[in-house]
Amino acid sequence: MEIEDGVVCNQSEEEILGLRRGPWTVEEDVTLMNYIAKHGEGRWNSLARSAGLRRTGKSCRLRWLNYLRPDVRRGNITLEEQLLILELHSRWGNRWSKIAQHLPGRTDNEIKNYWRTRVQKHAKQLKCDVNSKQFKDTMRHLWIPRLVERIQAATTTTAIPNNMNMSSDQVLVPPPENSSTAASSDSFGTQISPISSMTDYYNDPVNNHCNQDYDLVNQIHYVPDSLTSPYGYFHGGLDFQAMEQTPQWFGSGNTSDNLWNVEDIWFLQQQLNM
DNA sequence: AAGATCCGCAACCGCTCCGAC
DNA sequence: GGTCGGAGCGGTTGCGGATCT
Repeated sequence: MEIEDGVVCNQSEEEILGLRRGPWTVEEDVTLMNYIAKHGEGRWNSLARSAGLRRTGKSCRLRWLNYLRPDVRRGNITLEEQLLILELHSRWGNRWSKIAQHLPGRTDNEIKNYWRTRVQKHAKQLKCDVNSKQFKDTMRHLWIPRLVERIQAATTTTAIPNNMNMSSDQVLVPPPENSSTAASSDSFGTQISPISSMTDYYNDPVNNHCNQDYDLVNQIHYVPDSLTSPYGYFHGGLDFQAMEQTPQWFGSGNTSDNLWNVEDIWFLQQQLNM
């Protein structure tokens, strides 16, 4: 409720202007996608008006960037992505858009949500602040190495069929025009996995790189999507059901939750109490 | 079976930055 | 230099589905 010049107003400015809020309808999505396909993106306020959408430019921009854009990835955050997020967050803090730039197809909103719902949950379990040195040390010395272990185990034991097809009910809004961006599955067996070098680095018992500032950001530029994550399979067309049966991608449940077990939490609490 | 609670995520909000005028 | 509008960012909210009691 807003008060203007002593007069109580129950309507927001947007409502007065006849602007809609809340969840987007299919019709609005289609309108926005068609308009952008014809005229391109940008100038969001005028775009919203020209397209006949009763939405703010901000709302259109957000809907496009976080949901409708053809290259938006949907689905669980992979182990590799979790690793990157942890590493990049330890470096840059809550610079979500900057972090998102290093995770192709992921939006800042998605990463932010992941951090808040998963990572902060673990901090809460450990009864420490997510920004505390204790929690950061915990991530660096236990969580990240554990992730690396799991990635390493996954890459050495699994082959994923490359004739996967995406079933329609697993994508909320099928990207209409990006089939041309599909990664070739031919590259799967022919490229060297940077993940293995990454895991070697972390697991190197001689040099103990866990304690050093490992330049993951620079390395990640050389990561072929089709090899290190399901990303390539998304773009090549995939079968989520098949992937769900492949534990290293989606795990047997929540991938991040699985990183912790009772012993870990007990151990950490002992450390934190020291 | 039904209500309560939890959780994930889409969407919104407020603020800052930046370029055009 | 000041103002304005567009764009982008990080924080927050609220809805809906899942899970628990």
